Amino acid sequence: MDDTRTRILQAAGPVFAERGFRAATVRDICRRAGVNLAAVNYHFGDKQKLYIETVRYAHRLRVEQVPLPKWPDDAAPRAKLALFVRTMMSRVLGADAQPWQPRLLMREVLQPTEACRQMVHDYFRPHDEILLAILDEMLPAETSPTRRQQIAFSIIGQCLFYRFAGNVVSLLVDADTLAADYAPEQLAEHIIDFSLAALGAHPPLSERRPAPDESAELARAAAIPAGDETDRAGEGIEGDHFHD
Amino acid sequence: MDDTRTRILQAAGPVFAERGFRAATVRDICRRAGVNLAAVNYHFGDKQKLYIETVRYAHRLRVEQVPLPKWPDDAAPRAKLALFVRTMMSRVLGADAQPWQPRLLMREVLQPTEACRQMVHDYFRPHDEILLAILDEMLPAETSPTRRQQIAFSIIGQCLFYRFAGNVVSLLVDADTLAADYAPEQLAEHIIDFSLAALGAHPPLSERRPAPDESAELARAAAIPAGDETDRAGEGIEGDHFHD
DNA sequence: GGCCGTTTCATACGATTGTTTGAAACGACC
DNA sequence: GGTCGTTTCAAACAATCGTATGAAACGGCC
Repeated sequence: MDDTRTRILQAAGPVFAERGFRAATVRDICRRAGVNLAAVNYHFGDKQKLYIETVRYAHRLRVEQVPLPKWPDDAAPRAKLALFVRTMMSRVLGADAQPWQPRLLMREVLQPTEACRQMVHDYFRPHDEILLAILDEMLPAETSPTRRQQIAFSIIGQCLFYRFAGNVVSLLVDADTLAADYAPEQLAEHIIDFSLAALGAHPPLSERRPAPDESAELARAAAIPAGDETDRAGEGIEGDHFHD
Repeated sequence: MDDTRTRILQAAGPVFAERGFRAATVRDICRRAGVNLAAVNYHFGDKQKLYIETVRYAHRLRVEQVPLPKWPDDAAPRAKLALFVRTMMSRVLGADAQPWQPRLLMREVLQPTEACRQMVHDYFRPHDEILLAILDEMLPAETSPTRRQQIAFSIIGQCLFYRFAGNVVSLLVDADTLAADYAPEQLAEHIIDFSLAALGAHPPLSERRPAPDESAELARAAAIPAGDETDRAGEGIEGDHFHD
């Protein structure tokens, strides 16, 4: 519905994501939303509360758009891990998202405000524990909790890299390669392969022969339900994701 | 003669790093530097030129303080990779640095400024190529350039994660563990271990017996000279910033 | 129509911002 | 001591910000 409140939220998202809290102005937000200047204070109290609500709004949209798929409990751990990484990459870089949504959330990760603590509690911690549970199935019982957690961070870090440093990536990789080989799904497959190799579930990268591509096989075996494993190789990253 | 000029630069670093360009105020910078308000405009022209100079200053200090160590050409690739990762972690999180330096540079990575893309080119590309050269020695000849580059990004991504998402890490990990197991050097050893396992130079993590810690042995063999095992494990969230 | 709670509007206020200004202080040289 | 270019200083400027205010418009309900 084009309620004034949601119109403001939708207009505030890109502004906060692009300029940050301080540099964003309520005048700009209200102008884009087509509402009066005083509407922000009327509906949200003040600018800070609007910001918090906007972060929540972005987060809610993001999780709704790319839910973590349910997998059978007896699925192979490597398949669960693959699904986890694909979902994460889709959330972080996915082409189906308005680019301001992950941008705003990343801004929160980099400089947490009160809105972030709740996100950590409601969102990051449960997902972290899902990942840790998957790793539990793949690691020896002697593996210390710290080590498990750092392995989880190694996997998550690979994913977030392309969001955080995406601008640098697009400067280091030539445009053609970027368009051909850096679609979110392709990056996900690489991260899955790299991580499973570290875990011993894939052969190490130093022993690969060019022929068999296990990750592709795995992708077919446990693809995300909706047809998103389509051939979008040519689409790449252009436009929103790696540019300001 | 440049006394006030460098005093301003040193004061501007933390302010820009903490609050970002827009939210930082020249009044705050001048107050911390103990100079008159008009000094910024006199010595730098305007706020934006001061920011650019501050980024350059931070980058110069950072590279001087933690140079990439020279290794013998015939060193084992795994040892070179370990040195590379340790240097990177030291630059990114190192205790010997003023924390504002990497923070400011990370801010640039996230949102490159017009005049600072050159820094990205002069700084990141050479280091990326050093890493690629190391990987060349460890990977089969058939490995495609794209694959090599993405492997490099997987390694770099693990390092940068703790800088970008450090605040969330400190919310996910309890304080005691953070202090005990998350020093930059320890994180570096984990990343080295994880990456070498993926590359096949270490046994996979799923086959570890608790006893022998190869990475520690490797650390002793080629450690970074200065022993900086100081106490800054993880800076928490210092209050809710609603600056930028 | 008359009433009332809710929402929108134009406008104004106080605070803070980057930048400017003109005078004062300084230092070297004659 | 006097002069000149350089640097510092307190004060002010114009612009912009978040927020507050009181009136106008709206929409049910009697």
